[in-house]
Amino acid sequence: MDTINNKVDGKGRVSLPSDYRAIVKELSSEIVCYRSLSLPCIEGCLEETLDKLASDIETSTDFFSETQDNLTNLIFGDAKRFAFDSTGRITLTEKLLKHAQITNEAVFVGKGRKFQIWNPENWEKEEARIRADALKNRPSLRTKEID
Amino acid sequence: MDTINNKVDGKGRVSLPSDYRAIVKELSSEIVCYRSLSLPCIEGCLEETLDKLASDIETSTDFFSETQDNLTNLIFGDAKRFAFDSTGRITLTEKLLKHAQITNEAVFVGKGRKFQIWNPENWEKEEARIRADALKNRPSLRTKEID
DNA sequence: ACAACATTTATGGTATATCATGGGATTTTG
DNA sequence: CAAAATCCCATGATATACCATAAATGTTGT
Repeated sequence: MDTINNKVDGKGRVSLPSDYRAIVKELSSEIVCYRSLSLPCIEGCLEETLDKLASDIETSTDFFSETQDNLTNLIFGDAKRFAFDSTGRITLTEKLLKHAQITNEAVFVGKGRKFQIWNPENWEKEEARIRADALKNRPSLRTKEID
Repeated sequence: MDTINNKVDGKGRVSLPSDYRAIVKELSSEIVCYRSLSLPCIEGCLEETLDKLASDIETSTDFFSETQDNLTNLIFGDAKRFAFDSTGRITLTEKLLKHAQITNEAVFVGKGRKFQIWNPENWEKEEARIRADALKNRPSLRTKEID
């Protein structure tokens, strides 16, 4: 949960927000990150979340499962484990930082079982887009009691 | 549940009304708050309410769905856990206070499974608006009240 | 009914622990 | 051996826990 802005130093080091860390630490000591398929951001989650995704798709009878299978392969090929050090930081790779256009600052955005890491300006725009979109679809949101 | 007016100090601390606290404490020791999507107020609920919503979304769309991505970003990106201290207070964030235009005082308004936190003046206007709206949409009520 | 007392609640202030972040030391790798 | 990646320590900032007072509410006894 939550959106948090942290600094990224010259080595690509960035603190995983403490709230995130607390949750991760209950289950593991590392996370998995990969380039988002559709957005200019980094996605992160626990390894077990990716594993679950893979098995879900394997057993799926969905007509489009072949497409999803390809997408899954893309993610697995890209994904890399990141352990956090004693002060709670991970060091992101050039490939990931470049994809998300991150230099000095990174915004962590909670997504429940996953999270995203954004360039601050890009996230600002994306958030505005999402909120506008959600307002347009407000009737369906209402039934789900978001607002 | 009635509406309760409490002070907000310089740190953003505010007492959760005792009635609210009693209900929350039966189930948890913390609440979740987020900016209302359409109104200038803060909304609060139990975490399980958001979790339920998230699982609803997960089962209704697939892992790669853009709609799901947007919704989960909107919900979990904005929401934050707030534990209350030994005296029953939570400390609201700048983002939330700014959205609701709250400075010194905050009004708690019960909404069943949720509640809202308002700037007192804004709530006064909103309540008037709601009452006027109710009358307009129920002419039959009006005639009965006149008689 | 009223007074005296007790308990819960709200609020202000201060101390403490935690977190984010910079710099440097140490290890690994090619 | 050089370059890079990883680990460890120091510090300032921030948030959290703790204590102390004040107000409101509730309770008891006469």
